[in-house]
Amino acid sequence: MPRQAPACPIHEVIGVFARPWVLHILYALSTQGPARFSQLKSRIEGISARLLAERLRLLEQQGFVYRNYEQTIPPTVTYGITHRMKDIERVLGELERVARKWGEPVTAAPGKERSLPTAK
Amino acid sequence: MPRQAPACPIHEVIGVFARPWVLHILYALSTQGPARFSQLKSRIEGISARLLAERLRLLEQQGFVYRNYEQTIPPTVTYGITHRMKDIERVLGELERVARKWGEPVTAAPGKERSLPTAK
DNA sequence: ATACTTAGTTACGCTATAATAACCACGGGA
DNA sequence: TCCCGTGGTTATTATAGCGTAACTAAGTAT
Repeated sequence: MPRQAPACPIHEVIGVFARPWVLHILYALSTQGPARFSQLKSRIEGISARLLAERLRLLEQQGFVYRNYEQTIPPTVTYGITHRMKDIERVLGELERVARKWGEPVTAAPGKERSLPTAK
Repeated sequence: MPRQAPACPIHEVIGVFARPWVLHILYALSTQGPARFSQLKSRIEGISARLLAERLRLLEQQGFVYRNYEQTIPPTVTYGITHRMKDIERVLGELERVARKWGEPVTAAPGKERSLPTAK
Protein backbone atom coordinates (compact mmCIF):
# COMPACT_ATOMS: atom_id res chain seq x y z
CA MET A 1 0.00 0.00 0.00
CA PRO A 2 1.42 3.36 -1.06
CA ARG A 3 0.70 5.17 2.20
CA GLN A 4 -2.03 7.42 0.88
CA ALA A 5 -3.20 10.60 2.54
CA PRO A 6 -6.71 9.54 3.58
CA ALA A 7 -9.65 11.89 3.20
CA CYS A 8 -10.43 11.52 6.91
CA PRO A 9 -8.39 13.98 9.01
CA ILE A 10 -8.27 11.62 11.97
CA HIS A 11 -6.91 8.86 9.82
CA GLU A 12 -4.24 11.16 8.48
CA VAL A 13 -3.09 12.44 11.87
CA ILE A 14 -2.94 8.96 13.33
CA GLY A 15 -1.01 7.77 10.31
CA VAL A 16 1.61 10.43 10.88
CA PHE A 17 1.94 9.84 14.60
CA ALA A 18 2.29 6.11 14.19
CA ARG A 19 5.35 6.30 11.96
CA PRO A 20 8.67 5.35 13.53
CA TRP A 21 10.41 8.05 15.59
CA VAL A 22 7.61 10.60 15.26
CA LEU A 23 6.52 10.40 18.88
CA HIS A 24 10.14 10.45 20.03
CA ILE A 25 10.85 13.58 18.02
CA LEU A 26 7.76 15.40 19.21
CA TYR A 27 8.39 14.36 22.79
CA ALA A 28 11.96 15.58 22.66
CA LEU A 29 10.98 18.95 21.19
CA SER A 30 8.03 19.28 23.52
CA THR A 31 9.72 18.49 26.81
CA GLN A 32 13.20 19.87 26.15
CA GLY A 33 12.34 22.80 23.91
CA PRO A 34 13.47 23.77 20.41
CA ALA A 35 16.71 22.33 19.14
CA ARG A 36 19.11 22.32 16.24
CA PHE A 37 19.25 19.28 14.01
CA SER A 38 22.28 17.58 15.50
CA GLN A 39 21.26 18.53 19.00
CA LEU A 40 17.91 16.86 18.42
CA LYS A 41 19.65 13.86 16.92
CA SER A 42 21.66 13.35 20.08
CA ARG A 43 18.57 13.79 22.25
CA ILE A 44 16.95 10.88 20.44
CA GLU A 45 19.06 7.82 20.96
CA GLY A 46 19.30 5.54 17.96
CA ILE A 47 17.78 7.70 15.24
CA SER A 48 19.67 8.14 11.97
CA ALA A 49 20.17 11.45 10.21
CA ARG A 50 18.18 10.17 7.27
CA LEU A 51 15.06 9.34 9.22
CA LEU A 52 15.31 12.36 11.48
CA ALA A 53 15.42 14.63 8.44
CA GLU A 54 12.60 12.79 6.73
CA ARG A 55 10.33 12.80 9.77
CA LEU A 56 11.02 16.47 10.44
CA ARG A 57 10.08 17.24 6.86
CA LEU A 58 6.85 15.32 7.31
CA LEU A 59 6.03 16.98 10.62
CA GLU A 60 6.74 20.38 9.13
CA GLN A 61 4.45 19.67 6.18
CA GLN A 62 1.74 18.62 8.58
CA GLY A 63 2.24 21.75 10.62
CA PHE A 64 3.29 20.09 13.87
CA VAL A 65 6.87 21.33 13.77
CA TYR A 66 8.41 24.54 12.53
CA ARG A 67 11.80 24.90 10.93
CA ASN A 68 13.98 27.96 11.16
CA TYR A 69 16.89 28.14 8.78
CA GLU A 70 19.68 30.68 9.35
CA GLN A 71 22.13 30.95 6.52
CA THR A 72 25.27 31.07 8.62
CA ILE A 73 28.39 29.02 8.06
CA PRO A 74 27.90 26.29 9.05
CA PRO A 75 24.12 26.64 8.79
CA THR A 76 21.97 26.92 11.90
CA VAL A 77 18.64 25.15 11.66
CA THR A 78 16.26 25.17 14.59
CA TYR A 79 13.19 23.01 15.07
CA GLY A 80 10.33 23.37 17.51
CA ILE A 81 6.68 22.53 17.97
CA THR A 82 3.80 24.65 16.68
CA HIS A 83 0.45 25.76 18.08
CA ARG A 84 -1.12 22.90 16.19
CA MET A 85 1.06 20.52 18.13
CA LYS A 86 -0.12 22.08 21.38
CA ASP A 87 -3.66 21.09 20.40
CA ILE A 88 -2.54 17.56 19.84
CA GLU A 89 -0.74 17.45 23.16
CA ARG A 90 -4.04 17.94 24.94
CA VAL A 91 -5.57 15.04 23.04
CA LEU A 92 -2.57 12.85 23.78
CA GLY A 93 -2.95 13.76 27.43
CA GLU A 94 -6.53 12.50 27.33
CA LEU A 95 -5.41 9.35 25.60
CA GLU A 96 -2.75 8.73 28.19
CA ARG A 97 -5.27 9.16 30.97
CA VAL A 98 -7.63 6.53 29.62
CA ALA A 99 -4.83 4.17 28.63
CA ARG A 100 -3.42 4.44 32.14
CA LYS A 101 -6.87 3.78 33.55
CA TRP A 102 -6.94 0.40 31.83
CA GLY A 103 -3.87 -0.65 33.74
CA GLU A 104 -2.16 -3.77 32.48
CA PRO A 105 -2.51 -4.54 28.78
CA VAL A 106 -4.90 -7.30 27.78
CA THR A 107 -2.04 -8.73 25.73
CA ALA A 108 -0.90 -10.50 28.87
CA ALA A 109 -3.80 -12.99 28.67
CA PRO A 110 -3.42 -15.24 25.63
CA GLY A 111 -5.62 -18.07 26.88
CA LYS A 112 -8.90 -19.67 25.78
CA GLU A 113 -11.11 -16.84 26.95
CA ARG A 114 -10.32 -14.07 24.53
CA SER A 115 -12.86 -11.37 25.19
CA LEU A 116 -13.60 -8.55 27.57
CA PRO A 117 -17.15 -7.75 28.67
CA THR A 118 -19.10 -6.10 25.90
CA ALA A 119 -20.28 -2.52 25.68
CA LYS A 120 -23.89 -1.56 25.04
CA MET B 1 11.43 -3.54 11.64
CA PRO B 2 9.56 -6.27 13.53
CA ARG B 3 6.66 -4.12 14.79
CA GLN B 4 7.44 -4.31 18.49
CA ALA B 5 4.95 -3.62 21.25
CA PRO B 6 6.34 -0.38 22.67
CA ALA B 7 6.59 0.20 26.41
CA CYS B 8 4.61 3.45 26.07
CA PRO B 9 0.86 2.81 26.10
CA ILE B 10 0.14 5.79 23.84
CA HIS B 11 2.59 4.53 21.30
CA GLU B 12 0.97 1.11 21.36
CA VAL B 13 -2.58 2.37 20.92
CA ILE B 14 -1.62 4.68 18.09
CA GLY B 15 0.26 1.86 16.44
CA VAL B 16 -2.84 -0.31 16.46
CA PHE B 17 -5.17 2.40 15.20
CA ALA B 18 -2.88 3.35 12.35
CA ARG B 19 -2.84 -0.10 10.80
CA PRO B 20 -4.82 -0.53 7.58
CA TRP B 21 -8.56 -1.11 7.98
CA VAL B 22 -8.60 -0.72 11.76
CA LEU B 23 -10.45 2.60 11.74
CA HIS B 24 -12.85 1.28 9.13
CA ILE B 25 -13.64 -1.77 11.20
CA LEU B 26 -14.15 0.17 14.40
CA TYR B 27 -16.24 2.78 12.64
CA ALA B 28 -18.45 0.14 11.08
CA LEU B 29 -18.98 -1.66 14.39
CA SER B 30 -19.45 1.59 16.25
CA THR B 31 -21.96 3.28 13.99
CA GLN B 32 -23.87 0.27 12.69
CA GLY B 33 -23.70 -1.98 15.74
CA PRO B 34 -22.38 -5.53 16.26
CA ALA B 35 -22.14 -7.76 13.23
CA ARG B 36 -21.22 -11.23 12.05
CA PHE B 37 -17.99 -11.74 10.17
CA SER B 38 -19.36 -11.78 6.64
CA GLN B 39 -21.82 -9.04 7.45
CA LEU B 40 -18.97 -6.88 8.64
CA LYS B 41 -16.97 -7.79 5.57
CA SER B 42 -19.69 -6.49 3.29
CA ARG B 43 -20.05 -3.32 5.35
CA ILE B 44 -16.40 -2.55 4.69
CA GLU B 45 -15.88 -2.22 0.99
CA GLY B 46 -12.63 -3.63 -0.29
CA ILE B 47 -11.37 -5.52 2.76
CA SER B 48 -10.25 -9.12 2.34
CA ALA B 49 -11.24 -11.96 4.65
CA ARG B 50 -7.63 -12.42 5.61
CA LEU B 51 -7.06 -8.88 6.81
CA LEU B 52 -10.47 -8.58 8.39
CA ALA B 53 -9.79 -11.70 10.44
CA GLU B 54 -6.30 -10.59 11.36
CA ARG B 55 -7.35 -7.07 12.38
CA LEU B 56 -10.28 -8.43 14.40
CA ARG B 57 -7.89 -10.73 16.20
CA LEU B 58 -5.63 -7.80 16.97
CA LEU B 59 -8.48 -5.61 18.16
CA GLU B 60 -9.79 -8.38 20.33
CA GLN B 61 -6.36 -8.89 21.89
CA GLN B 62 -6.14 -5.20 22.59
CA GLY B 63 -9.60 -5.24 24.13
CA PHE B 64 -11.29 -2.87 21.70
CA VAL B 65 -13.52 -5.50 20.16
CA TYR B 66 -15.27 -8.53 21.60
CA ARG B 67 -15.92 -11.79 19.80
CA ASN B 68 -18.86 -14.05 20.46
CA TYR B 69 -18.69 -17.53 18.99
CA GLU B 70 -21.80 -19.70 18.78
CA GLN B 71 -21.19 -23.27 17.76
CA THR B 72 -24.08 -23.62 15.35
CA ILE B 73 -23.91 -25.04 11.83
CA PRO B 74 -22.76 -22.98 10.08
CA PRO B 75 -21.05 -21.13 12.94
CA THR B 76 -22.30 -17.77 14.12
CA VAL B 77 -19.61 -15.32 15.18
CA THR B 78 -20.53 -11.86 16.32
CA TYR B 79 -18.21 -8.91 16.80
CA GLY B 80 -18.79 -5.64 18.60
CA ILE B 81 -17.00 -2.85 20.42
CA THR B 82 -16.07 -2.93 24.12
CA HIS B 83 -16.15 -0.41 26.97
CA ARG B 84 -12.52 0.25 26.29
CA MET B 85 -13.41 1.31 22.80
CA LYS B 86 -15.99 3.70 24.19
CA ASP B 87 -13.17 5.44 26.06
CA ILE B 88 -11.22 5.77 22.86
CA GLU B 89 -14.22 7.14 21.01
CA ARG B 90 -14.24 10.12 23.32
CA VAL B 91 -10.57 10.79 22.60
CA LEU B 92 -11.14 10.43 18.87
CA GLY B 93 -13.99 12.90 19.18
CA GLU B 94 -11.57 15.39 20.73
CA LEU B 95 -9.06 14.74 17.99
CA GLU B 96 -11.66 15.27 15.31
CA ARG B 97 -12.68 18.56 16.90
CA VAL B 98 -9.19 20.01 16.84
CA ALA B 99 -8.41 18.58 13.40
CA ARG B 100 -11.57 20.14 12.06
CA LYS B 101 -10.60 23.43 13.70
CA TRP B 102 -7.43 23.56 11.61
CA GLY B 103 -9.50 23.57 8.45
CA GLU B 104 -7.58 22.93 5.27
CA PRO B 105 -4.45 20.79 5.57
CA VAL B 106 -1.10 22.54 5.43
CA THR B 107 -0.14 20.01 2.76
CA ALA B 108 -1.72 22.34 0.20
CA ALA B 109 1.17 24.84 0.50
CA PRO B 110 4.41 23.36 -0.90
CA GLY B 111 6.17 26.67 -1.57
CA LYS B 112 9.34 28.34 -0.36
CA GLU B 113 7.98 29.33 3.02
CA ARG B 114 7.55 26.04 4.76
CA SER B 115 6.66 26.89 8.33
CA LEU B 116 3.72 27.89 10.48
CA PRO B 117 4.09 30.43 13.30
CA THR B 118 5.86 28.94 16.28
CA ALA B 119 4.44 28.05 19.63
CA LYS B 120 5.87 29.29 22.93
C1' DA C 1 46.79 21.84 2.00
C1' DT C 2 43.98 19.54 5.00
C1' DA C 3 40.70 18.81 8.49
C1' DC C 4 36.51 20.09 10.86
C1' DT C 5 31.74 21.71 11.40
C1' DT C 6 26.50 21.48 10.31
C1' DA C 7 22.64 19.76 8.06
C1' DG C 8 21.44 17.07 5.54
C1' DT C 9 21.16 13.69 0.76
C1' DT C 10 21.96 9.49 -1.87
C1' DA C 11 22.55 4.62 -2.60
C1' DC C 12 21.40 0.01 -1.35
C1' DG C 13 19.88 -4.29 0.71
C1' DC C 14 16.44 -6.44 3.55
C1' DT C 15 12.14 -7.55 5.45
C1' DA C 16 7.66 -6.85 7.32
C1' DT C 17 3.35 -6.75 5.67
C1' DA C 18 -0.48 -5.82 2.26
C1' DA C 19 -2.96 -7.83 -1.83
C1' DT C 20 -4.72 -11.74 -4.09
C1' DA C 21 -6.27 -16.16 -4.46
C1' DA C 22 -7.01 -20.84 -3.35
C1' DC C 23 -8.44 -23.89 0.09
C1' DC C 24 -10.79 -26.01 4.43
C1' DA C 25 -14.65 -28.39 7.66
C1' DC C 26 -19.24 -28.68 8.87
C1' DG C 27 -23.93 -30.09 7.93
C1' DG C 28 -28.21 -28.93 5.13
C1' DG C 29 -30.73 -28.68 0.82
C1' DA C 30 -31.63 -29.96 -4.24
C1' DT D 1 -24.17 -36.82 -5.11
C1' DC D 2 -22.77 -32.44 -5.45
C1' DC D 3 -22.98 -27.75 -4.16
C1' DC D 4 -23.83 -23.83 -0.79
C1' DG D 5 -22.82 -20.67 3.10
C1' DT D 6 -20.06 -19.51 7.25
C1' DG D 7 -15.80 -18.16 9.17
C1' DG D 8 -12.00 -18.36 8.52
C1' DT D 9 -6.53 -20.30 7.17
C1' DT D 10 -2.65 -20.88 4.06
C1' DA D 11 0.41 -19.90 0.22
C1' DT D 12 2.36 -16.67 -2.96
C1' DT D 13 3.82 -12.41 -4.71
C1' DA D 14 4.88 -7.46 -4.59
C1' DT D 15 6.49 -3.35 -2.55
C1' DA D 16 6.88 0.42 0.88
C1' DG D 17 10.06 2.01 3.65
C1' DC D 18 13.50 1.15 7.53
C1' DG D 19 18.48 0.64 8.77
C1' DT D 20 23.19 1.38 7.57
C1' DA D 21 26.69 3.77 5.56
C1' DA D 22 28.98 6.85 2.56
C1' DC D 23 28.96 11.32 0.61
C1' DT D 24 28.13 16.52 -0.06
C1' DA D 25 28.79 22.02 0.22
C1' DA D 26 30.74 26.04 2.14
C1' DG D 27 33.67 28.46 5.00
C1' DT D 28 36.79 28.55 8.92
C1' DA D 29 40.72 26.93 11.69
C1' DT D 30 45.37 24.66 11.84
